[in-house]
Amino acid sequence: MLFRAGSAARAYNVAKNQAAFTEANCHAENCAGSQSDRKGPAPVAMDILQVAKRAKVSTATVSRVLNGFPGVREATVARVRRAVAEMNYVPNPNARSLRVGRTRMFGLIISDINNPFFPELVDAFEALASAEKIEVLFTHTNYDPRRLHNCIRRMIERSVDAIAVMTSEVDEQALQDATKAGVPVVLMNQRKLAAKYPNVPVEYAAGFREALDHLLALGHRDIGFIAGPETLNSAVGRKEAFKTALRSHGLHVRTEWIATGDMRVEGGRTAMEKLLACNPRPTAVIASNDLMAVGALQAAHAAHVSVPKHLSIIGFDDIPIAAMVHPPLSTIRHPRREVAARAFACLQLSLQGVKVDANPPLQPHLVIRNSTAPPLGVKRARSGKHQVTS
Amino acid sequence: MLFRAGSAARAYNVAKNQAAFTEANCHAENCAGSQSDRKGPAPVAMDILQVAKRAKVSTATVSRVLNGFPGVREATVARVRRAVAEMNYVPNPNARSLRVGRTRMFGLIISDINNPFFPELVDAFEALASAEKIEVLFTHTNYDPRRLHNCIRRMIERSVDAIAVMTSEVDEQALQDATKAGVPVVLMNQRKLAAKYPNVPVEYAAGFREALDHLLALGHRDIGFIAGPETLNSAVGRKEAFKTALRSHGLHVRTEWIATGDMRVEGGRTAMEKLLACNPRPTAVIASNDLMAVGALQAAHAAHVSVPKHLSIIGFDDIPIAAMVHPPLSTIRHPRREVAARAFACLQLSLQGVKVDANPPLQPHLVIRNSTAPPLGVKRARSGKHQVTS
DNA sequence: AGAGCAATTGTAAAGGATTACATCGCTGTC
DNA sequence: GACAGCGATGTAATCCTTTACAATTGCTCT
Repeated sequence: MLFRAGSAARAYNVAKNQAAFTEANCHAENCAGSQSDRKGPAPVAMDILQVAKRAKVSTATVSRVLNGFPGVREATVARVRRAVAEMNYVPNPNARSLRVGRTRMFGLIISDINNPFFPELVDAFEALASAEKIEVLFTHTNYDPRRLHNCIRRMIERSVDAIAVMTSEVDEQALQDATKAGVPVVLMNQRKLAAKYPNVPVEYAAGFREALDHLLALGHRDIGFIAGPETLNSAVGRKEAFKTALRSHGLHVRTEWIATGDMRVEGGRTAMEKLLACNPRPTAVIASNDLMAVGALQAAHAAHVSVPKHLSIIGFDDIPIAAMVHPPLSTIRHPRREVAARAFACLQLSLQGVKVDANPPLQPHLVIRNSTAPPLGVKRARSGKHQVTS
Repeated sequence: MLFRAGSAARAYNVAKNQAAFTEANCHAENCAGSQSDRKGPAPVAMDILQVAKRAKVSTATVSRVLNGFPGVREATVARVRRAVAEMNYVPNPNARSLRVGRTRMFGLIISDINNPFFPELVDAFEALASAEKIEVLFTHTNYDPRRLHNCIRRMIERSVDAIAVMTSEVDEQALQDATKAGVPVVLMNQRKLAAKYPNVPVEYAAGFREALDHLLALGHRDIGFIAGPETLNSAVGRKEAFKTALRSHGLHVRTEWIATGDMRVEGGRTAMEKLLACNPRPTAVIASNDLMAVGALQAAHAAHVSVPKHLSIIGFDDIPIAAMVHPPLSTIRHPRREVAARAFACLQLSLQGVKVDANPPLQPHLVIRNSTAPPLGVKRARSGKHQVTS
């Protein structure tokens, strides 16, 4: 037998990959032997043709039955069904996709799976897909908008039917690849691109309004904020929403009570240290995400400021951790399950040639736990002018 | 034009799906029109044939270049490469998989993506796959071993090349489907099935040994344990490992100091309440996972038992939350990134016809944070006989 | 009974890549 | 100068479904 170019290349790959595996205690077997083992003794491939033969019909009829086309006689359907069951035949998805041009796979791109914000979103998306017998291919950009390019390209190469880009930052360039390939896309909360691409908006302001209602009802007037970096547009959006809510409640914005963190625990801690150093101090602080709220909690604790007795803290997102820290964190819940559902629905519509232009925004809601309480004593609103503007 | 059966069926599906979408503000367009829009004005499909023509070679040569087969003249390679780039051609993965029989997709099945234990594992697995240009299809069983069946079947239907079953509970029946279909599988820490299937074991005992070393060094002798339910074999394994470690350090097992929880925060809290009610109390408690350790922390706090001053607590897993609670939790880190890497490597080997029988077990290690300290005062070992057995 | 028509079923052509095998030029040797 | 041998490339079969179109069947109606 000739040693052919093809086999040579394959052999090379095998060797390379084996070398990569160093730790396990393993041994190579006769490669050809074990391969034929895996294929089994099956002399005939398990075709639609085999099924057809068994049911004594043509492949076309089998296909029709399997795809639920009307116009096949009852009795024939039954015969085919039985043959399929007996041989437990599953159609080859590649052949099918090749012919039909659809894969029944959706891409899901998130920023970072280690960010506790995302699992619920992924979970919700996957549940919906699963119900529709759609498979989910997923990756993350690790917050790098440039990596989005790669992610999208990979998905297009796999010819997914549609892509949900659920990252906080989006590089428009990357989206064009998808458009060029004719793959529908949906974004999460990207107002700037909403005109060009379907988008699922979240109205941060609604959440902050509820949070402020709650704090004001408790008697707070001096409210600080822990913002995220200006480079993240979700963070900017949240800060603006906070300010707007503040004003619409007739309080004015004190810039010294706005500290900035990195959206992580560490950043929340240092931001809170700054706020604690203010004189006068705010009596309540809202953080633009829960991780920073947790950091804030730690800083307060370190400074022997008791939460919620001396200071109220509200987070944003309602990640699982929020309920686990001490005290359990009151927080504005980001409706990410609903976001996932909307995104999924959008994609399905896009695939049907329906154009989705204006999604009504989803509303975050306050979840009250134990990190909020009335301010100490009878605290006069020292600074807030308290004029009711709106 | 005849109204054919096929189109009728499709129309039905479209209608059904549209009805499912209720909330978004959307309007249907001329369906046929928008579909042809999506396909674009492209009169010729973007084949390998087009590339071949452009490069003035045959499709075979293009394929050879693309797959890095040796024996193509330098100049030809360049010409093909250029043509590919100019037309930015990407091969159709379905056609390729159809022909080759491999999809370069791995399945990854976990218990629950909302469980903070898993994201890192998924992340690690995905990173490795991505580096090998393998795509990951993933789903979760939601702790229901019966759902594993469905998960595996779905993956087989998608003809993934291999499946990593990273759930704590495994239904052997389900695995047989994979075996029957010739799809390699790898399990996580399933000793019982290790003989039949490749398995990545984790040696819990090593972690507990380190934890006990640490506690003993601090002066603790009275050590309690929060176990998981007997129905979970990972929980049973951890309890056994704890007992073994205790004995090998010459301490004896006091059953009243072993409480059982549900592996969640709530269960940890109630378990700890029981331990706190003991007289005498243990001076240190190890929980079989971090979530229960967090619950334990809460219970201690509620009972005004200060951690680590009055009580030391050690968790297991090292989920992100462990570092965020107060005090930051000392915990035994489950090497899940390494597990993912091992699993991935195993699958690749299996695909190459290499049989992996005995994977050396991975070792968890103690991560010391702030939930452990010496016991209060000069605490005599009231109960532990302290005979050095081993 | 036979025409006409609808309901079923069959035949065979895509769909896009990989690859066994054939072919074509060369070079080097006898 | 013929031919073996080798390197580079081309031809065409193949992977498995779906589906347009053709063919057949079965029924109704006159």
